Order: sequence, then C-alpha cells, then structure tokens
Amino acid sequence: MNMSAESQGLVLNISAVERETGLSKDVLRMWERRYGFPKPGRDGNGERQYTTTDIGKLRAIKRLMDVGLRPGKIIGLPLADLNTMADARTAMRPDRVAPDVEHDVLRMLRTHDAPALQHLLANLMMRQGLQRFVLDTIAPLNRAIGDAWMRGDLQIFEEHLYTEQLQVALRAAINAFPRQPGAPRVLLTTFPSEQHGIGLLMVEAMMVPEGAHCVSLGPQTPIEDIRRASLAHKAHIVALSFSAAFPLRQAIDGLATLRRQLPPGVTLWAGGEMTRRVRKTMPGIVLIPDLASTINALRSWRSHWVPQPA
Amino acid sequence: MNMSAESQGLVLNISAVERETGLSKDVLRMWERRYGFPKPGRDGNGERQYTTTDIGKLRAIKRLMDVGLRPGKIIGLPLADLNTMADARTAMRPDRVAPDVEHDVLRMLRTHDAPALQHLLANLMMRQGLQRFVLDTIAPLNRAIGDAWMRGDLQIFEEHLYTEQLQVALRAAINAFPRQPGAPRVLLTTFPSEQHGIGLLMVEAMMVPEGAHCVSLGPQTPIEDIRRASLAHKAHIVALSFSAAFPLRQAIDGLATLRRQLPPGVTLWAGGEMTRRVRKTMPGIVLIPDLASTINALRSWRSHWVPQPA
DNA sequence: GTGCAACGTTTGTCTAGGACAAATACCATG
DNA sequence: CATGGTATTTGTCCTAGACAAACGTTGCAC
Repeated sequence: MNMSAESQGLVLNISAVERETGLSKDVLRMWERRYGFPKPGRDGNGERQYTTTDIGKLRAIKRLMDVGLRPGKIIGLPLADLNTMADARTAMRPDRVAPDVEHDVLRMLRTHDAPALQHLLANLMMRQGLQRFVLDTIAPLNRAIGDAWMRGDLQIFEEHLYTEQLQVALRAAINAFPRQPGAPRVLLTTFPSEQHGIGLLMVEAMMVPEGAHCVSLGPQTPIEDIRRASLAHKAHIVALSFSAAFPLRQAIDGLATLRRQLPPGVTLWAGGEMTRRVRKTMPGIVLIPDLASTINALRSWRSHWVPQPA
Repeated sequence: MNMSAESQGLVLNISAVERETGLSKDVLRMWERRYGFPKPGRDGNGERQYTTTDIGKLRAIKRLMDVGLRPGKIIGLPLADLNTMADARTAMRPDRVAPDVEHDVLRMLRTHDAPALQHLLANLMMRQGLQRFVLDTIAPLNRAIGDAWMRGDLQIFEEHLYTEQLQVALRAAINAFPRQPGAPRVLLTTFPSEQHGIGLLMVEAMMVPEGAHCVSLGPQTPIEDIRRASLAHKAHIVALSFSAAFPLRQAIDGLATLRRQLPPGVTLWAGGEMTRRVRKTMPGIVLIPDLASTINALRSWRSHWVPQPA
C-alpha cells in the first residue's frame, strides 16, 4: 500500500511522452513490444502511464541515437551506463564551454529571461569576435544545452528559447558585415528531411567574416529548388548541412543526384556531424567535417578557382 | 489507361499529410472511416496515397476549425463552399492589410529572403509606431499569411520563417523602450496546452509603450508555475493568451483554478480569439476580446487600482 | 588494403477496427 | 438569463500484424 510512489508521483500518458522525448507513439509502443522497455503501468482504462524515471532513460537513449548509436544496442543498458557513454563522448571533445557561462545560460533559460540571455550572447560575441564566438562558445554550448535537456534540467520549450535567442544574436552579427559584391557566392540550405537549421546559421557566421556572400534558403529545400536557386543566384558554392543522425544512404543518394543537376563549375559542399560517418569517396563533393574546416575549405576554393568566362 | 493523372501527379503518404496539414494520422484515418473524406488511393502495399487536391481541402477545413467550426459540419462541403466561408470571415473583419504590403511579404517568403523581410518590417514599424504597426499591419498580415498557407501559396516552413522574422522585429522594438520601474508589472504567458506564442509578443508590444513593465514567461507555463512567478515578480496583472480553437471548458476551469491560487489583489486577464466564444461571466477575470482593448483595459486598471500597503 | 554489390538484421511506420472519454450542443429547470 | 443534466460529436488510445528503408557484414574483384 505505502510502496514508494514514483518520485513526485507524476505519471504521463503516451502523448506527453511523445512531446517530452520526441519519440513517436508508434516507436514507444514498438520498443515496448520488442525490447520490453519502457514498460509503463496502465490506468483503469488500459492506457499507458509512464513515470518520470522512464522519461529520463528515454531522453538519454534519444540523445545517444542522435549521435548515431542504434536503440537495440543501448536500450537494455541501465541509465548509469547511458550517462557514462554520453559523458565519454563529451569528454572526448576538447572544446568545452567555460563552466560559468554554461551555468549562467542555464539559469537564464530556466527563468525564461530572454533579454538577459540576449545581452550575455551579444557581450560574448563582441569580446571574442564572431568566428571564435561560434567555435569556442556556441558549438560547445549547444552540446551543453542538449545534455541539460537529456538530464531533465531543461524543458523542451526552454531549449527552443535558447535556439531562438541564438538565432537573433547570430543574425544580427551576420547582418552587421557589409556585403562584398565580388566575393564567392555561397548558397546554404539542407535537404527536405533535415530539421536542424541552426547549423546553417553557424556556417554563415563562419563564412561572412571571410568575405563570402552567403544566401541562406533556410532548411528543407527540395533538390530541384536547390538547383534553381543556385542558378538564379549564380552561386559558386552550394553548401548543405546534415545533422549527426541523418540517414547516410539518403544523404549520399541526394548528394549524387544534386551533383548531377548542378553545373560542373559549381562546387558542392557537405558539412555537419553526419559527414564523419561517410566512408565512401564521392567525386565532386567536398566534405566539411567540422565548423573550423569551413575556413580552410573556403581558402582552398579561392586558390583553385579560375574565374569563368561569362 | 490515360485517365488524367492528379494535377502534377504528386502523391503524399500519411506522414507527409500530417506534416502539411497539422492533422494527426489518427485523425486522418478516423475522418476517412467516419465521414468518407479524405478517401485516398492505395499503393501496392495498401498504404494511403493522398493527392494535392486532398491537401487543399484538408487545409481549408483545418483553417475553419481553427476559428471554431466543427469538422462534421463542414467536411462534406465542396472546396468552393469552404473558401466562400473563409472569405466571408475575412470580409467581415474591417482591418485589411495594404495589398502591396501583403504581396511584398508573400514574395519575400517564397524567395526565403529573410533580410528583405526584416528590412520591410522594420521600415513599417518606424513609419507607423509600434502600437499601430501591431494593430494595422501585423494582425491583418497574420491572417493573410494563414490564408495563403490554406490556399497552398506558402510552404509550412515559409510560414515559420514569417513567424521567426516577426519575432525578431517585435523583440527588437520592445527592447528599445526603457523599463520604467514604478509602472504596473504584467506577467504574460499561456496555459500548457496552448502552442501559439506570437500573441504574447503582440500584447507585450501593445503594453510596453503604455509604460507597463512586462515579464513574458513564453508559452506553456503550468498553473503552479504561473502562481509562483506572479509572486516572485510581484505582478500586478497576470495576462493569459488563448488562440481561437482553445478548448473552452479547459480555459474556464484553468482560469477559475488560477484565480483561486492568485492573491485577490492581482488582476487576471484572459485575451485572444478564444475569449469571444465565452458566454459565462467569470468573477475576478477580465476578458480582453481584441488587441486594441488591451490599452483600455490597462487604463481602466490604472484608474481603479489603489496602491497596496506592503 | 580499397571499392562495391549482395545478403541478413534491425528498426520505424503503416494498417485495421474497436473502445472510451473529453468537448460540445441541446434542452430543461431554477 | 444562468445553471445543470443528457445526447452527440470528436479525438486519442488500444492491439497485433506486415513490410520496406536503413544498416552492418560478408564476400568478391581490383
């Protein structure tokens, strides 16, 4: 009778879990059938009642999947092991954001203090310069925010608030650079099934100080539209961004198709976490494994490019 | 054999329709069972294949539902009738955005030209002033964008682009006003099941020029958190925003609960399209049926309010 | 070793109809 | 006119089976 209730006695229905974890109802039911986790209790009406403990483990799994691991390999592991794996991944990366900055940002997000966050971001940007700001502060901060969400330290809409404020800050900084007409014109976008658009803005922030003229189409542009836009803008480079979990085959097929559709003189770049999983060599496609490489790739392009006769 | 293929021969699976219309897969299947619409063809594997014509009608139905109509009443009507109803609604409203502004904004969205849109919005705002900008330009523009989406003139992510740019413009304008310490403190948010947050920003834009000190929690704040935040910020007014389709009973119950939890000295406002559907009188709750009323409500509050002894 | 095709395995999404509760509309009563 | 009860509408959840896309691995050719 007085068995210890789940911490705080909170139960969530399957919709709430879908919202909290980003895993579809179908997937949640399927995992229960196949792997036996999560195995929620049922209410009087036979409907699933998930616990906050379930949410924690599901989030950890989701986060590891987002960096390429497969659910079957990790779903049986205890939460502690999952956290160990996630920690190992973050420890692997040399770039860590200053602890006090991370702490401040999390506090502002939890109190929904958008103006303060905006002020902090602007301040850091002015101090570091746009490129270092993106590389040294934003990239690791993104990971820190993701980890905080996994631990349940942030609500999903608090993560959205972060993304939104970051976009405001980056856009303002990018717009502050004057457009140089003679510079290489770069078309930025993602394939239709790619959700994450923040990477585009970060790439743009890396390139604009180098004197590139960026045209961002936003995320999710159909291949045919990419082709048309590249012609319309007379782009020299078409750059696509892929998040870590993007289906490899779909990316390779899409890139090959796009490569065939683009004029040979147009350079095609593929960047983002996904590109580290690529083993094949793809003729006519330049892989950009991390943000810092963007600058080298641009300089390399400049040294090889021969102005085309109109 | 050579029967006319659907216009452009495009077919969409149920996931694509969910994404394009915002109607869940369950709802799409249920409507097919109950009302016989939409009745998609099937591919070799028995999976539903919707046509672009289906999408058009589904969007029209969704849009009319979002203003309070029920699906059973309208799902049998031909598309022309649905459009007539939608047009009648827009014609009813006296506020229409200037046709050339609407045209320009749609063009910029279709070409994904965020900087141009930003420039246009900033320009209009400077010319009209913040309050008139919100009332005369943004409110009708929002409806125009929604209608364009219904007609299929805009992709879903182009609508998102609009929302995003609008937020940038409004936030910048709001931040430009100095914070007056002695003014009434207004806490702005929505209930957890309410998705639409842009209304909050518009309310804030209406109030800040009146000298109010607004604290926006963003959308989806649990009732208990609203209570705590109102105490923490010593709010004089707590203002909630509800979109047109918000479940009436849930709003009334939630408002009654919140009213009981808040100190009697704190004024409780309920605004947004939904409030026009309210018939009951709710003691201790002020209904704000439209944006323009915000200013009157604020002046009324000022004239009635007696400073509380600390 | 490197590149590539063919295979088995893993994984997500789709299908069907049944059931029920939340939300609403309608109607009667104070 | 306001409140409360009843009928109807409507969305979400349930089970369990099926299949294709994505993945990793193996074997073969260079």
